[in-house]
Parts: sequence; structure tokens; C-alpha cells
Amino acid sequence: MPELPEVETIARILQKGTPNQPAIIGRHILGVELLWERSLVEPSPDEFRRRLLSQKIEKTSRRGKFLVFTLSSDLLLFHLRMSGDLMVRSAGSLPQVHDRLLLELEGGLQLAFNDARKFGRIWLVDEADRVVGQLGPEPLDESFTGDDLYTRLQRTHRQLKPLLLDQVFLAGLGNIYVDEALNLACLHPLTPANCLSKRQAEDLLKSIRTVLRDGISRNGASIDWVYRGGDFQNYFRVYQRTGNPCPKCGTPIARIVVGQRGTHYCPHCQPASY
DNA sequence: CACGAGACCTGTTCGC
DNA sequence: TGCGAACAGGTCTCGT
Repeated sequence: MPELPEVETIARILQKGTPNQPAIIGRHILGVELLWERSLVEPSPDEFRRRLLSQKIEKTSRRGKFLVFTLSSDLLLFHLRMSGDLMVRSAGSLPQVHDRLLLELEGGLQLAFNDARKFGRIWLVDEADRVVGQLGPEPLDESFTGDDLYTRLQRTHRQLKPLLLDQVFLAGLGNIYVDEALNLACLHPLTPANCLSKRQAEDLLKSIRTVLRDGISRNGASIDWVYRGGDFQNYFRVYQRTGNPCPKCGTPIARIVVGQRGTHYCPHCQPASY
């Protein structure tokens, strides 16, 4: 589930809580159970346990697709990759299948990192830049403009689909939201970046922001067995809708493979014009 | 620099 | 029904 809107949803839930789930902010970490050591990038498992104990969770936020926990004296970062999820449970809950890290929190709560495919990663660092320093701009940051995107697009002839998936070019987009944004912007996924006009670049940024904001407002998308309660999957225009009608023109959605990723687009609204 | 293939993993769905 | 193939919201590394 984890692209920008899904990670943002998780960060907000942890920060603010929900009607039936308390926030975890302000609570000390009383216990650390690392169930799959390879999820941890740094430091060593021993140091990880030692340093986490008794730190307080001050804040939860997001950078790109990374979840960032600001602790009393360190930063705890998660990347959910394909199947990772973070959830709050009651203290003493039995570990579930695929749990990789359990943090016992003050106030009878447990924070669980669950990750079926084991692709997710965890860092505990005193400085975030070593982990997220290479990330590109935040697409929802208002200081990032259509002009800025145009300038960056002009610098390369890479195809739009793989380029927008590149977190160094732009942070936070994944397979779903790139396909959705390109459809909204009426751009073919294989278009070379430096073929876009300034107007098209501005439209593309607007489309990216629209799909991201729609995703966030619906609490993200929930697919398969990874479920968080979001329902943006019911509003996909093209993603995983191969053969179904394009919402704008009714043409059947096509599927191609680009950079080993399934890619969905409307052959009529997004013609190859390059 | 840009691209493609392979690796890392487990689970579900598809096709015969 | 069964079984292998294909596919899945991501990213890294290596070879060309």
C-alpha cells in the first residue's frame, strides 16, 4: 500500500489517533522486540534495542515514502516498500504472522511493524539526511512550482513513467499514482521528459497534486490483503483497470510493461505523440 | 547516462 | 482439483 498518500495517512493516524485509536505521541518506548533482524538497516540490533529504550515519541511525519518518528534524541525511520504496515494494538497482543518489530509503549499500547514480503526497512539515526538526503522535492510542497518541474524535465530524455517513479527526481510517487497522474494529464507514459512544453509540465504537476490529494482525502488505497481502511482504489481511473473503459472517453484501458512495472493508460486520451 | 535484468520475499490469482 | 506461472503499492545492484 505504501505510496505518498498511504504513508501520509499512517503518519497522521499515529500522530493524531482516530476515534477508536489513541495517538502514540508523547509516549515512552518501554520494550523492543525485533523479530526479523534483516528489516533493520542500522544500527546493530543490540544498539537498536539499547538506544530505543526509554526514548519518547515526539512526533510522526513523512518524507517521500518514508515514515519518520522523531524521538527524544534520535530519528526512527521506516520504509514500508511493498507490503509493510504500521499499526497500534493493545499491549500484550499476541504477535501476528509477519510481524517484524514490536514496540511496547507507555499507556498499554503496542506499535507493530508488519511486513509479509520482508522488503521494508528500519533505520535509527541521529541525523535523517543519511537516509532521506537524496530524495527529490515533495510534490505537495507549494514552493515547488510547475516551472521547477519543467526545468527538471528539460534536463533528461528519460521516459515519464520510470522518471516519475525515481525518488531522486520527485519524492513519493509510486506505480498507482504515476499511472493516475499521467492519465489525468493526458500524457503517454513513454514520452521523453524533455519533449514536454512548459504548459504540459505545469499541467502534469497539477495532475500529480490532484491524484495525491484525492488519495490522501480517501485515506489512501487498500488492495489485496494489505488493508488500512482507505478506499481510493474505488476511484482509480486506469490503475489495474485493463480493458475497462477510460472514465473520460470510454476507450478500453491498455496495459504495457515499462521498466518491469505494469503500466496502465488510455490509448485515446494519452496518445504517443513523440 | 540510460536502460534492462536479476535480486530481495511472500502471498494471491490466473490459465491450462 | 491441482500446479506452475504471473503478478503485486519498491528499490538496489550489476552489466551493457
